[in-house]
Amino acid sequence: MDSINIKKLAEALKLSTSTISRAFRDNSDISSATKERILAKAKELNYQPNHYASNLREQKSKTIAVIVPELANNYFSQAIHGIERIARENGYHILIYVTDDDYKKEVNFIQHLHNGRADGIIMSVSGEANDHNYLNNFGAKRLPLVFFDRIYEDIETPRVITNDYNSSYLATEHLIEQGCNRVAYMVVNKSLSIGKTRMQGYIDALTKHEIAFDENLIVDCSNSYEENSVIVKRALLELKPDGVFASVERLAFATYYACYDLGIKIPDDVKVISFSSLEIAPLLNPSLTTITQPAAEIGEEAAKLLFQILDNDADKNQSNELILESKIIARNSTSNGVK
Amino acid sequence: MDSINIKKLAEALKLSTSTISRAFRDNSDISSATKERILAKAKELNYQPNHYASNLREQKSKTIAVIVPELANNYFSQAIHGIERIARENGYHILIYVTDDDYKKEVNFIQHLHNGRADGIIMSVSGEANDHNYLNNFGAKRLPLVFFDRIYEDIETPRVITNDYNSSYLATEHLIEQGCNRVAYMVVNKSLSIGKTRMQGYIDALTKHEIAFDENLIVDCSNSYEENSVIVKRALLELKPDGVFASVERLAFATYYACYDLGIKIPDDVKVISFSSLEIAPLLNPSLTTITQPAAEIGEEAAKLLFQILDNDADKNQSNELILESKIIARNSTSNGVK
DNA sequence: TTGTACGCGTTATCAG
DNA sequence: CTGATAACGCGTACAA
Repeated sequence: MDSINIKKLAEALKLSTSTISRAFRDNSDISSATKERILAKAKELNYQPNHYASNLREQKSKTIAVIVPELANNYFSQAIHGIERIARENGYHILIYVTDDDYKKEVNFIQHLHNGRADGIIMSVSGEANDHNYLNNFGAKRLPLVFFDRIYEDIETPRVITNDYNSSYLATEHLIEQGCNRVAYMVVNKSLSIGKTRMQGYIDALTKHEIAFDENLIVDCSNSYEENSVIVKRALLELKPDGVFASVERLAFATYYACYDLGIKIPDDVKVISFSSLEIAPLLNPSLTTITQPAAEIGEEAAKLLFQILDNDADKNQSNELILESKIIARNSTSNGVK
Repeated sequence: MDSINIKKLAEALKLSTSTISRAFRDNSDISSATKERILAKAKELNYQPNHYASNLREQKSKTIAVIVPELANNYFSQAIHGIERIARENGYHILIYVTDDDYKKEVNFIQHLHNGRADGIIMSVSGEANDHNYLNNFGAKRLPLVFFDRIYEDIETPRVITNDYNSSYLATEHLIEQGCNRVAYMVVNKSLSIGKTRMQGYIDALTKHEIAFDENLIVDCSNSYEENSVIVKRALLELKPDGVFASVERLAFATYYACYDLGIKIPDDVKVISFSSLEIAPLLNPSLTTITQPAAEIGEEAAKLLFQILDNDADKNQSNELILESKIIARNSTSNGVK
């Protein structure tokens, strides 16, 4: 092998490996003369301390894992970007895992991360509501974990979420104020924390405004583009809603496509509001009224929370919760003014 | 420490560590009885072979690094998703690095990856056209590297790109056929491979159609949202183009926003075409004509190429090039029919 | 089929 | 300030 290691560098410099090592770490004392000599030679020979050896030695990887349900989604890519920024500042690397909303993958990822590969995990959980008690089976060995956005309520661990209930309430109220009284709620998994919380806000807003809650108006969608197309079209035709509240961005798009196809006019025939972090919502036809989550900030806060735990691993299992505010931005898709 | 390792597991089972080790690897012989016994106990005690120790031993990390200029961008998130899928199939993990188009970060990432952390790199290079010869300074130690989309032409390494020249040519021709003869070309860095290639297609199409190339119509944009807003508005007002060819998605959005603000009508006053992987291009106002790159596929192919090299590291430095086809999808932003 | 012993490349400890 | 040495957890010759 022609690869360079600490021993060869030591030989080349007629020094011991310990001295070399010291040159690369800040704590131990070393004369600045030798240190410079070492670093210079190291650069010349392209030496870097082997990461795996260091990690083995120090029992930490300086790596965190990020698990998300999907990637090609503005929300998650912005969140990851936020995480990445904070991680980089802290000298950490990040591993990415995509579950495609598959619970089995999630379990698999988590389990295989408990082998030293990562020091901590930031996760937005998959959309399948299975038994997630598996997270409790690691005992004391469980890695520090921070949830963001989509969480399991019964797992005690720090989390960063948005004020979903309140936003949903306001979003529904917004539709009502714009004259809707048959508001359909589009959801992917209404039993999952996020779908559930958001639905409650919807229901309570209806009640407050004395509109009877009609269970038929809860439209259960899937993660498949094709299936949603069918589901949404049928819902629009059969339920004849005058408002649509999409609990995730994708369902707003499905609604737009369906309306185009069916000749239903937004906002005249049906008004649409959606949770969405889409930066180009103003460019849609019509521009989309959104409940915008501070995606990047959520990622950053989740990362900060994780690093807090990593820094003083005393309070590993404390369940602090950070709630960030989403903002409703009214645009044409819910306007009832003159066009 | 209460953490479990191979030694403790061995003790618990009254076996030697080597036997345990064998149970987790396929090659060595071991009686299936003991193997099962070991795996069962391992599961019970939550034992997994320590990743760093294994890697140190085997000198490979089963990890690849993906370096991209940005994350909150449909193209890159789709590409990464493609890479992720292939990596997972091959049992590899992926590390993500975002350069924010900062050349210094890129160099830094690459250098620090050469310490065993990753077995290979997939990169779309940053937008700054600096000296990238640094990639040649690793000598034999250089990690297998695959470029995708944005490449350095003078670095010999496998790459996956799209037929940019041809697509640009056709895109420009499309605008001309729709009646444009003052087509502005919006570009972020015209000296970077991708901006350059795309510009050449633009120029050649003009020439072919006997339209004089006017250098003023090349609009040099930046990566900043605010700056672009100013630049694009000024360009629209001063140059009065009847067509805009955006070399990246972001500039098409900037053009849309600018047109809204200035009361310029798309496509009546100016037609717009753009390189873009935006899945909701049909939902824009007006729907955007795109040159759509097969982003996920590009990612997949890049990953496959890398794994080919990793599997038989003989031909590390061969420079095979894979060219995938982009597709022009005409929509309303370039239509000249009756609205 | 199973066990022993060594080394992968580092770093912390201790001695000088 | 520098050097020798042991240990991190694992996998593989080699021996039994």
